[in-house]
Amino acid sequence: MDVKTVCLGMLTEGEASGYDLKKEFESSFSHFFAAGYGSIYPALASLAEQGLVTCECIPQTGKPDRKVYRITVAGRRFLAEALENPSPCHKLRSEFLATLCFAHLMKPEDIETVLDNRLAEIEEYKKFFKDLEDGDLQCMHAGTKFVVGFGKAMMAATEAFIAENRHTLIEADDRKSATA
Amino acid sequence: MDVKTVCLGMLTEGEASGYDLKKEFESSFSHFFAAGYGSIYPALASLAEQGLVTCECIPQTGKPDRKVYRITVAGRRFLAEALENPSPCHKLRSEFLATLCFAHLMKPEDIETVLDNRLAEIEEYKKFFKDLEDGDLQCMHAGTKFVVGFGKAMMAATEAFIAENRHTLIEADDRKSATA
DNA sequence: CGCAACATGTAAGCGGTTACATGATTAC
DNA sequence: GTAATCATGTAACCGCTTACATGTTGCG
Repeated sequence: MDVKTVCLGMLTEGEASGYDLKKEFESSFSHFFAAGYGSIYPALASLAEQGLVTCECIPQTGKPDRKVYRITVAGRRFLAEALENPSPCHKLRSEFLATLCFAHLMKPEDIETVLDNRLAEIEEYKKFFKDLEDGDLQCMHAGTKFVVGFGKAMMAATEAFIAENRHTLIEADDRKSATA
Repeated sequence: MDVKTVCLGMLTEGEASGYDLKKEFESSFSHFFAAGYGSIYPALASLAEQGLVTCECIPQTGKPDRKVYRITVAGRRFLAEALENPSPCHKLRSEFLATLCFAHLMKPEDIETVLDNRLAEIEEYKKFFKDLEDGDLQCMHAGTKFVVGFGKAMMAATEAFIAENRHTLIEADDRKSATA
């Protein structure tokens, strides 16, 4: 499941341009699947070449032609097969956690900053999820609702964990040497 | 914070070979930072070239020389600076969630399989965290404990969320057409 | 007046994954 | 006997990120 396949999936909701898909990546997908123009545009070109989508060029004045993509029957078939993967991966890459592994080498105020910045990011996500749900809850698919709910649950769990455990990083005996 | 920096951090715990570090990546780091030999060996070579670690070759019979790396003073300085990043990133890449976004295009039994496989992976992580804690809780740094606790909290939250919400994916009205 | 939104794309580069190459020892 | 553990490394590849290139319209 790469950027190409996700684009294909998004196109099952209706026609869209690369620009439109980027916005989709920035909204409901932002917390678990990032993609920039540099991935999206080549992905769409490649999908078109494989016949999985069609492309209609709509001339515009002043702007580059708007290219509207639509999924084809072959595209739906391809997507269905991709969705049959029984164990799609779920991978975290966290420099945040890696940093905290070495908290005993950090200044206490730096630890606090790292923690507070993470909490601030979570706060933004929470707002953002709220907006999503306020917006078009009823027109969201069950899958999208599930995924947004999942994001909310993770953010809540993270917040709670940090609140309950941040003191262990600051008060730790192992800051200079084992005092045990 | 790339593989190189994490290796450097691991070496603050004492000397180690690339092989040793790989085991470390597979244990306490496995749930948030993956690295294979193809990343680790070049990383160590590069660190040595920069003078951030020293390398001692220990000849062995039958096996390639064991190369033992130790962090240098310059290495500690470099690491300290890297740890000053106030907003280390925390990025999820989930084909699991991407797949479920398109649950309405999947067969119910395939949805169940995807969910059950994820739960099985979580079960493994939980066992694995338990082993970690049983093993050497008292010799673990506060940071490592925090990070393992974080992993446990995420796994628990994920399990609970799936248990409470899986039915919404199967029973959804939007499977064929909106029945609303 | 300036910034944000609209709109597409390329090219270089980077970091990481995967596969390959080698081979002894030890435990089941 | 055969699988796992020990032990290191290279090379090709792949996907994604970042920076660059271009230009209008409309809002505050």
